[in-house]
Amino acid sequence: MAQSVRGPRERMVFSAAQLIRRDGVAATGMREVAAHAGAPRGSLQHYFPGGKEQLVNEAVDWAGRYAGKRVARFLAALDEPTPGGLFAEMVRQWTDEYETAGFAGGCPVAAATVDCAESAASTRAAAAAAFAGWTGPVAAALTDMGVPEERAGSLATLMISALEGAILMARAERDVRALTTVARELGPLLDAAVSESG
Amino acid sequence: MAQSVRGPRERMVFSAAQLIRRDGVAATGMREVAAHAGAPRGSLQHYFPGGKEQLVNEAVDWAGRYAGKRVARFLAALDEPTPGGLFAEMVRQWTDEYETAGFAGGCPVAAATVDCAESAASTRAAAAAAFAGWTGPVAAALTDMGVPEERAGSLATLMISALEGAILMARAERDVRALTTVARELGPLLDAAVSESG
DNA sequence: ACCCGACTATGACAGCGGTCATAGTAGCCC
DNA sequence: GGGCTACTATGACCGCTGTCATAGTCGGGT
Repeated sequence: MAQSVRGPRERMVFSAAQLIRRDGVAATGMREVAAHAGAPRGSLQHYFPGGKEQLVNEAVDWAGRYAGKRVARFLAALDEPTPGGLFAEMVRQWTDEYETAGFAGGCPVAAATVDCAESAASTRAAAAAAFAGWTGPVAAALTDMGVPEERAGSLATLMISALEGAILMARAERDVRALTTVARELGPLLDAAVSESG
Repeated sequence: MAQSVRGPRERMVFSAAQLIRRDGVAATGMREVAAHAGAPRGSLQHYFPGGKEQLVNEAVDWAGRYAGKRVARFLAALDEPTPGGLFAEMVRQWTDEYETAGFAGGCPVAAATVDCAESAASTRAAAAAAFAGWTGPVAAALTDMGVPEERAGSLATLMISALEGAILMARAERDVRALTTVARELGPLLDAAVSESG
């Protein structure tokens, strides 16, 4: 995922994202984040004077940028890029994790949305930005593959919605079934959006 | 939603579901649930000797059954039932709520999954059961419409995944865009599953 | 030597969480 | 009335949370 030893600040943001992924925002303590990052507790108020909300926002931010960057990697892994292939790759990242590391973690952006959408306006905005920073590259990739621009954005939203929902179901069921199902059913529809225009 | 004045026990379960929907599981206090239900605090340990976990599980359970029952109502509202029409109706329940009541609440099952999947085994199981009790009726409705049985389950999973994900995005963005997009893009695919077999 | 900024180290505080303990009330059956 | 069950009413406890306050260390500049 991330490099081994960045600065303590970055490590704390990363640790926050990891813990939020697992337990949700409310159940993740500041002290716990510091401990997990191997960072001194005193650094919390130094690097994050805005308190927990700032830390959470940066973690969500980080996650959104990470997801956006991953899209480029997925594209590179496909020798014949197709929308369905990209989606399959996005799903595979999760099935791989769940099969090798267990179902401990979900999507940190989803967790932030569930826990903070109504209680912390800035975190809600950070989650929206994270979704946007993820949908954007996906939509751009689709247009590159020949999907008409006006549909690319819609399909990107559909892909991420289906993926997020399937992550939820998979985690509840402790089974990747929902993920593989969604990839299988959505693939043809996505690929059809290319040939329609070609 | 629910009748006006059921027993205090049921009211507490219902209130728990409402509060979990809004703030997540961890941020929802027992005292808060009792107050919201207009129930005495002492009744908590009387009706829910299993503590918060039991209360949360019953709330999730209730939500799952509620969602399952809604499917029948949606079908009744359609004079010509089609998969796409059913999905549009499922989505419309959320767009209606968000447009009239604001984006305060999400899906309680999603919230329970995010907050408890790793920390409370019984709640995770309750969430899985809730998803199953929701997917089942949807799949059954699809087969009734002429969708081949082996695809009905898959498509039901896809529908609920996409809906859950779109709920997340809509709440983060405070915009029903994701919901309407998903309904529009998925409708044709769902309807095609009928004509293929007919 | 002096200072200053960046960072670390603790300790305390006030609040809230779920839960336990204990006592009280209301109704009903015998 | 006695006794039983269902339910209600409080108060206390302990652990944990985020945050603040204060003091400390360390490294460079000059």
